[in-house]
Amino acid sequence: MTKCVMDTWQQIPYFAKLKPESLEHIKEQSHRRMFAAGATIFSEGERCAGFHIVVDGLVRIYRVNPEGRLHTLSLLRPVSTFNEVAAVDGRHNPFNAVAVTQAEVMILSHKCLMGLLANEPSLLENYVQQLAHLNRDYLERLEDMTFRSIPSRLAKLFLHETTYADQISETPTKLTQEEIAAILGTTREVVGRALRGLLNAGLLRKQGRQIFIADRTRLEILAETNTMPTCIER
Amino acid sequence: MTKCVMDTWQQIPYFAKLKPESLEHIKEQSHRRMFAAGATIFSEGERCAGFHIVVDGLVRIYRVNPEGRLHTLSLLRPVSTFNEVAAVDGRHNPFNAVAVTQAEVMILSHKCLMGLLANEPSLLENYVQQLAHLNRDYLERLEDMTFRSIPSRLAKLFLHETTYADQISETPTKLTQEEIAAILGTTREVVGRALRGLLNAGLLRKQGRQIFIADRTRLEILAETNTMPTCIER
DNA sequence: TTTTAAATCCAACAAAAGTCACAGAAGTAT
DNA sequence: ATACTTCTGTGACTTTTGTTGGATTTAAAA
Repeated sequence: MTKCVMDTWQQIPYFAKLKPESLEHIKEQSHRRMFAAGATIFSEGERCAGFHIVVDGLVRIYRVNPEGRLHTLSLLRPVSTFNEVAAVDGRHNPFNAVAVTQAEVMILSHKCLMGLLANEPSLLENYVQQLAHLNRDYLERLEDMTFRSIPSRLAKLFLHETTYADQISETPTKLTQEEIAAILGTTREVVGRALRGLLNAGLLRKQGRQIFIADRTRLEILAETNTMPTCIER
Repeated sequence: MTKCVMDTWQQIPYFAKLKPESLEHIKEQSHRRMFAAGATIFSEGERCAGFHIVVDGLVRIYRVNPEGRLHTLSLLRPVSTFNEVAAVDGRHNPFNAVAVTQAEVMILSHKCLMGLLANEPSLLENYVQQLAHLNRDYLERLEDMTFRSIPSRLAKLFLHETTYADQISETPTKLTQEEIAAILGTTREVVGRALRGLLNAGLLRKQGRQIFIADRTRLEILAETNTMPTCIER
C-alpha cells in the first residue's frame, strides 16, 4: 500500500526531480479522502479546495452553464492531478469535481503548497512548465469550440482518447451519448446524429453496442479540416 | 526615453518585486524591435519567439482555422505581455501576432528567460501566478465559446472592454464589425444582425456611426444568462 | 471636389445545431 | 422471467448561425 502510494507520487510531473525530503514533506502534509460514486469532491466558486491527485477511481471535472447544460472538461483516472490553478493562486475553484466511481483522492491545501513552493525551487519550476502545458491544452480546446463542427469534434474525441481517459478509443467506447454530449458541449440527440453520420460514412463501425474506428485516415481528415472527406462512392 | 522604459518594466506583473540587479539583467538582455502597421511579429507553429512586451502601438493575437477564418484572441496595447507560454516552455508559438498600428516591442528570448528564472525566485513565483491567471482567463473564454450565443458574447464584449482594450466600450467602438466578428469567432454579417438586434431591443444606442451602451442592466442580463431580457413592450 | 476603397445594411437562403416527443433496445434488480 | 431504469434511434420541427449578393453609406486618398 505504501509502496503503491510512493509510485503514485513519482508519476506526477509536478513532483519530478524533487529533493527526497521535499517529497517526504509533501506526503506528510497531504490528506487522503475517499468519495463514493457520485459524490461531489468540490464545487465551482467555492473557496480554494487545494491541489488534488486522483489515486484511484474516475473523476469528472465539469462546468454548468446558466441553462443547466453541462460541459465535461475532463475525465481523470489515476494518476492525474486537478485544480492546480486554484491550488496555486488561492482563489475560488474554477470548476466542479465529482467522483464518477468510488474514488480515492490525495489533497494538498493551498497553504501547504505555498510553503512547499517557497522551499523547493524544483517544484516551482515544474509548476511553471505544467501550467504552460495546461495553457496550451486550453487554447486548443478553445479553438475546437470556436471553429469545429460537432462531427469534427466527435472525430477528434475518438482519435485522441488520451484527454478523456481511454474510455473512448479504438477499443470501444463505454461513454454514453449523454456523456459524449457533455464533453463536446452539445446535446444527446446531436451526438446521436453525428455518430450515425460517421457510421454511415464508414469512418466508424459498430459491433453490437460498441463503436470502433473503421477508417482512421478519413477520421483524421475530418478532425483536422472540419470537412467530411469525400465518400468512396460517387 | 530611458525613464519611460523603466516605467514600462515596473508595470509588468511578471517583473514585480524583483531584485534591482535582476531587473537590470532583464533590461540588458532584451531587444527592442519596431514593426510597421500590418507587419507580422511572429507566426503560429514557428519555433519559440520568446517573451514579448508591447511598449507602443497595438498588437493583435489571433489564430486561423483550416477554412481561413480568424479568431482574435486579444488586442494588446502598452503595457502588455504576450507569448509567455512559449517563452517558458520553449515550444512553438501557439498563435500569430501582428502589429495593427506601428508598434514597439521588447523581446526576451527563451534562453535568456530561462537563465533569469534560474537566478531569481521572485520571477519564477510571479510566472506561476501569471500563468494561473492566464489559465482562468482561457477557461472563461472556453465556456463562452461553448455555451454563449453570439448576442450574449457581443453583450459581454461591450460590457468589459478591458480584455480587448478600450476600443470598444461605453465610449463608442472603433472596432469594425469584421474585427468584432473575429473576436467573437463568427462572421461580419452575423455581428451586424446581432448589433441590430441589440439596438432594436434598446440595449445599445447609436449616434451617427458610434455605438453606446443604452441599458447596462439588461445588457448584463443578456451577457450572464444568455437570454434576451424581456422587452419593455408586450 | 472627385475618386476610390472600406464598411455597413439588408434580404433571402442554406446549413448546422438544438428541441420535442415517443418508440424500442439493453441492462439491472427483484 | 418481470419490472424497471437507462440508453438509444428517429422523425418533425424551431432556432441560430453561416452564406450570398447587391445596394448604400462613410471615410480616406487623389
